[in-house]
Amino acid sequence: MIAMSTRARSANPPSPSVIYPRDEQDLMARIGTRTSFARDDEIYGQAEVADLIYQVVSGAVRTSRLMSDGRRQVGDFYYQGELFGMEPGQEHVFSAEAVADTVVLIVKRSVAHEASGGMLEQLVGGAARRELQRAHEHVLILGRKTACEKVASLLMNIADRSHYESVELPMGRQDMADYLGLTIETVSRMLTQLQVSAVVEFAGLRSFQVKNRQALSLLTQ
Amino acid sequence: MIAMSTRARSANPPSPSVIYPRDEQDLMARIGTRTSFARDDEIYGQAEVADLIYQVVSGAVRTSRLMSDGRRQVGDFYYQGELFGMEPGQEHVFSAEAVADTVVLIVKRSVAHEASGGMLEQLVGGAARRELQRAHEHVLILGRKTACEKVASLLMNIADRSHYESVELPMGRQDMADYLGLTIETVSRMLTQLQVSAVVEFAGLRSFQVKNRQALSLLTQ
DNA sequence: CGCCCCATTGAATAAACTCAAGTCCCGTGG
DNA sequence: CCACGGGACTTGAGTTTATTCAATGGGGCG
Repeated sequence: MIAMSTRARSANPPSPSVIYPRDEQDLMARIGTRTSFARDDEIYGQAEVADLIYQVVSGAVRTSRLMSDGRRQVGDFYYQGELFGMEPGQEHVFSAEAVADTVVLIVKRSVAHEASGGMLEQLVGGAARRELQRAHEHVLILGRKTACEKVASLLMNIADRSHYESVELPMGRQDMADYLGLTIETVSRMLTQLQVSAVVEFAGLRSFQVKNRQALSLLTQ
Repeated sequence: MIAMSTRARSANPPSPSVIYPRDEQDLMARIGTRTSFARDDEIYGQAEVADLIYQVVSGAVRTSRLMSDGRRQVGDFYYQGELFGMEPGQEHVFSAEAVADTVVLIVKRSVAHEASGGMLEQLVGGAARRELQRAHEHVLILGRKTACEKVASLLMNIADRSHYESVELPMGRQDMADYLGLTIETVSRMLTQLQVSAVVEFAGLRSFQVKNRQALSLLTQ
């Protein structure tokens, strides 16, 4: 289950402390346990007790939910520096897996409560609020956007987090499809369409550049 | 904007304190301001500052979000006893309107903080967690369910809250459609289909009975 | 270099949407 | 109490969008 990490990668990108408050970084790094997961490893499972808090150090994570007949819905993607695993109930409704080789900091909620003097509670609270905001955005994407707008929204979202011209897509097409409520083929067609219309340009399957930001923004509605 | 309430209605159903902790009821009732809204009245608007907490006394409320071209997504419905209006950001992303004639208790967050001695924070925290849970459920409904399953899920959800055989549908077909990411015609067709297959039975447009709970449950996946 | 997996492309199908007409519920007024 | 009118809902036919199924293409790792 637990695999070797590609920790070397974390040397290149700018320090995540640029985006997230220093405290958050420090606290999790100080009291958290570093663990590595290989591509598609499960980090936690559906119906597991939700007592741990996680932070992505490198790589990316998806949460997902499986229906009895195999249909899958991806809840969200988590990137470098982001907290995940805080679910409202006692048990996880979603499972979490590593999208790519990933390193994660893990903190036991009950333990951390004392060790952090309540500071962790604040971090978790903030992350939970962001969580709700993103879920609401996701609802809009799923409920009222066309396939093209859905794909554009996801690309825009990822591009907005990137500090580089060239944007890395950590997830494969199936993950994108399951996040957007589409099939893999439709995602592929829309990506082609966006590239043909010179909105984005792909250099390989998992790396693209935004060529026309305004057009992309319009497509996200 | 502010209309007379149908307060008489509140004589019939069992006291909401059956479902919600007495404290919650008491606190909101003690420090809240009672306000009535007519059908389709706006309770708060998109981009308004989110400093107020609301509780439904009678009637029902929907939160919704409008896209620039008029497409609408309903975020959720709130029924008797439920809290709403707690959004993560400073400003509301959704607006809230009365689905039917509705009475609401309103509490100013900043004021309530002192008046309740922190108790309100707990209530809001709990409600926010439920909020996230429901948003996650909504994501699954929107992303991976068929039209029939979507409608079945909504009916089941509403039926589960009801204490009676006969279930009241507070919202119209358009609201259901905008919640489920469907058109009004598709909702109508699915309702007909569910009725023809003897899963539910409608007595008028806004009232139904579950005739085959197991079948309905299966359809919700 | 070659193989395998993932992604793309194409054609046919199915699901949900659009547009249009008809029906029913319900409140209003006679 | 019943007739009436209007808005909400239902139904139908044709269209669009996204899916399904199948075949082809290409990138990256051994």
